[in-house]
Amino acid sequence: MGSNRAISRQSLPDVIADDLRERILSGDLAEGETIRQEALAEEYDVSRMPVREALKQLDAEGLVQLVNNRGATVTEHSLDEIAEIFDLRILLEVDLFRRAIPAMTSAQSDLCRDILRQMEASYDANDVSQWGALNQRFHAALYANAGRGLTSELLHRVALQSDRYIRMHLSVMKQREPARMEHRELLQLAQDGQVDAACALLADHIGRAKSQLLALMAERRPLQP
Amino acid sequence: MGSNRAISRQSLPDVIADDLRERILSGDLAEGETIRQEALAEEYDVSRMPVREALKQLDAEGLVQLVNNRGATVTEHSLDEIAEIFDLRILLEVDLFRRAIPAMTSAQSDLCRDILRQMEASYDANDVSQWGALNQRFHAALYANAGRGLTSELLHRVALQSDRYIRMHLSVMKQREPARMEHRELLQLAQDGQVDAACALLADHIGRAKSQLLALMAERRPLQP
DNA sequence: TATCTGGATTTTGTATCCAATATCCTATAT
DNA sequence: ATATAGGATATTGGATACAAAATCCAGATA
Repeated sequence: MGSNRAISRQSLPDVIADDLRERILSGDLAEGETIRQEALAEEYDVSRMPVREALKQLDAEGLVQLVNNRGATVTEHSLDEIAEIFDLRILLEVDLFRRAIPAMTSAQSDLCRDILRQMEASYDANDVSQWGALNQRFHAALYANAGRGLTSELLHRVALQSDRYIRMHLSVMKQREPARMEHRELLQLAQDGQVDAACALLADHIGRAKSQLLALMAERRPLQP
Repeated sequence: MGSNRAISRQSLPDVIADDLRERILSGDLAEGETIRQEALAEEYDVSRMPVREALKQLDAEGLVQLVNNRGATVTEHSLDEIAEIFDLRILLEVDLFRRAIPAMTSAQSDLCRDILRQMEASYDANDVSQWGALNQRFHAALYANAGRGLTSELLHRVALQSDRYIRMHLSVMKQREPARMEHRELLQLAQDGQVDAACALLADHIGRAKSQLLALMAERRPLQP
């Protein structure tokens, strides 16, 4: 794993969980797919034990479903549940945003702008996995000043799920120009302290992504699973 | 555990996690206390393995904190974080309530009323552990028709944390008459389809519990940990 | 032919063992 | 006397081995 100057490197289950998470979010492991502990253990060249702990972790995050003596499957959501995920994002993000705006510093908004630049670059390059991470960082930066650790953590989990479905369809969602404009506008409104307008735009912004995505998925799977 | 007619009984880690959860919520395991795997394994007369998985589970639920080679400690929250927990409850519960009210049936409200009766009984008997479970059931029943599984699950976790602190001080919170009235009133407003009034009352209701609790805790630990 | 039954195989769950890391205590040097 | 270094002890992390459960498949029976 190269130079490990870090005093305490992360544990094996964490490394495995991180990798599996990425594989699920990227679609490498498809919805509903069953996961065999033994196979993963062999693949990572470890025993089944750390794999089990990693799966338990992902189960708690809602990315896999762990059934008693039957192993793990990649979680799959109905269209209704996907809609719910986005509604949850609106609920949590608007609350965070509303609290963060009054405390916003110029250093903060500079950071946001910088991340935004990278996001657009990765977007243009169709680098989907990069985009996911940057998107998370953008939001984290936007809400950092809210001083709401628990809410942020909750949002992080919810956003993980939504990212998964966004990334599945990101290459098809070609109407990205309006989204780009909205990002900039969000930042500007926040910087100007226009709380209500900023929050309304944020809700619209997420709501739009939701309906776009749902429309795409509805035509892909016409019958609800 | 008595007759186990259920086709598949829950796994050992689940049983242990359930018991540990109850011990944490009841205060039997205090905030900040370190948990020794070996000791627990001996106590439950199992190997350390299922204990580890149980701890991982509770870590995901936010009840214990798992540090790399240093084991587990019971999570402790600052007063700010406890306030945040209640704010999250307001956010999530009001959203659920608003969606549930229009779909409410009379069978539903009968069930709520019944649970409420039991809650008051356990309250009068100072049976705190009973009260916790019943409180959860009351809320679950109240929001059942919202048809929002993911939101409910999220709320469940948040409510677990708030219950923990409520139960710690339930015996001291003697002003229970207004709370009792509010519960009844909530149900009535919901039954009458008065969405806005019901939601406003719910927010007030939770907000009141929050400030009562925070006042109690503030005098117990004057300096923020 | 369809369905049920009973073992063979696969897969998961738990225990035991060994290794790695952290904590604590003692001895030593300044 | 205090601070630091080194080792003894305790505790967690991971691998192997064994037990229990579920799945699969063949054969028997209706």
